[in-house]
Amino acid sequence: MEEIYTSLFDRIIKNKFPADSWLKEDKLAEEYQVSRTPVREVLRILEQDGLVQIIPNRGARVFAFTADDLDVIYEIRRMLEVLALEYSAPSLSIQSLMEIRNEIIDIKNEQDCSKHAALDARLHRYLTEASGQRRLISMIKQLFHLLQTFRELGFESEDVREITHKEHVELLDALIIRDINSAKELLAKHIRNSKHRILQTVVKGG
Amino acid sequence: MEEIYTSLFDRIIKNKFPADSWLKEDKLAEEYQVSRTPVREVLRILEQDGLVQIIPNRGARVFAFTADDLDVIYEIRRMLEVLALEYSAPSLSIQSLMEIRNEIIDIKNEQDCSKHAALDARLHRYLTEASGQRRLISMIKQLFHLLQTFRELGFESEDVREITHKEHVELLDALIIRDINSAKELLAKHIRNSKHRILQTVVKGG
DNA sequence: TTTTATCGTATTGTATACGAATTACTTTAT
DNA sequence: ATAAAGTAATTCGTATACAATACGATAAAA
Repeated sequence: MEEIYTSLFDRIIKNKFPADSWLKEDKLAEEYQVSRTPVREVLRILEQDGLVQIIPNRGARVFAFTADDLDVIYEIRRMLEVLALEYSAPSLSIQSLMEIRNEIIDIKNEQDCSKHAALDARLHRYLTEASGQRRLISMIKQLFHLLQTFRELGFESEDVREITHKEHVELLDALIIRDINSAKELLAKHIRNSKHRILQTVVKGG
Repeated sequence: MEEIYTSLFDRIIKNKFPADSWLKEDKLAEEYQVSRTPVREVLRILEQDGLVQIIPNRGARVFAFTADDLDVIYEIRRMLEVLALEYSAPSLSIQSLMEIRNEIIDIKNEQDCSKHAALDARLHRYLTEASGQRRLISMIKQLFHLLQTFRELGFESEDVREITHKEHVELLDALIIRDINSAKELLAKHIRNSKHRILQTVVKGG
């Protein structure tokens, strides 16, 4: 089931289905060699991801990702992460921050872009989860999940890796000296810049 | 199925289940006189609402609403609605704004608090939906849905109705003269005030 | 020609049955 | 008495069958 979900998620995000096409439970069940039951469940989850729209007694229509959607989701992510930082700031440990900072400096010249993406994810996850706000955390996680493909795409560019590196270090430095207001602004700028970079990549690439 | 969802949603929101208790599919199916199939679907949706936590092969644990959750959700709602206003501001029609403004003034002394809640919902819905951003709209809708019970509770107080009325009119006036920055600030304040009023009510009420 | 009614087909919604996973209990050996 | 292992009971996950619903085609009436 997890496999079906991952597969369909990927196919929709990458626009492998014609826009507004219908996903038939029967057809998918046959394709994945399972019964309709797990397919139905996956479709319900995809609906919550905003990737399909389920119309009762009609079925699931794919709800393709537009550049506009990407823009909004990044804006939402920016706001929510800044909010999370507000909650988490008091409990961030200098030690953890320094640890991440060192690792970021260590991989500066690493070519494998998945390592960069992973470390980026780890930093954002730490800042978010330290807030201790379950509902905020799960919302941000979901946005992150939606953006994952695009984020990985971004890290393929050397320039992007370099700028991101600089922004991360600045952010961590502000946090380490407990300058929360600067940190919030730096985080907001970082995410907004990421959005612009991604949008450029996407427009260029497809 | 809709009925089962509404019922369970209500029961969880209103803390009718012991904290951390397990919802058994069998038991619920019997209780609602249906098979496990629709119950399962409802549980998955409730999970996305953040009202239960589904652990594979274990079941669904109720995930009670805390005051902390209420606080965070209101903060998120505030940010998202302000973001929506940013998008919608250019396309808000003076006519619609005036229409809502008149209705708000009309029901100023109405005692039926459901009328106030409905009009409040209509104003927020208009400002949100005019943004034209599907994903933003659906997220805000879901938050609104989660908060509905508490919002209705708030309108039972005459004082709350009066302050809300004042805040609504101020907000609409700013929008009508196209002072978007003031409007954004007024909207943010309005939602933040609502949060405080609700939290007081909830703490007072139990 | 346009509209309406009806039937057939395609597709989803629900019930039921069975298999798999997990938990709780009991037995047994140390 | 305690810990380990095995077994029974509970509960979820999936498959399958049937019922309900929506849509389109065809035919009849205006």
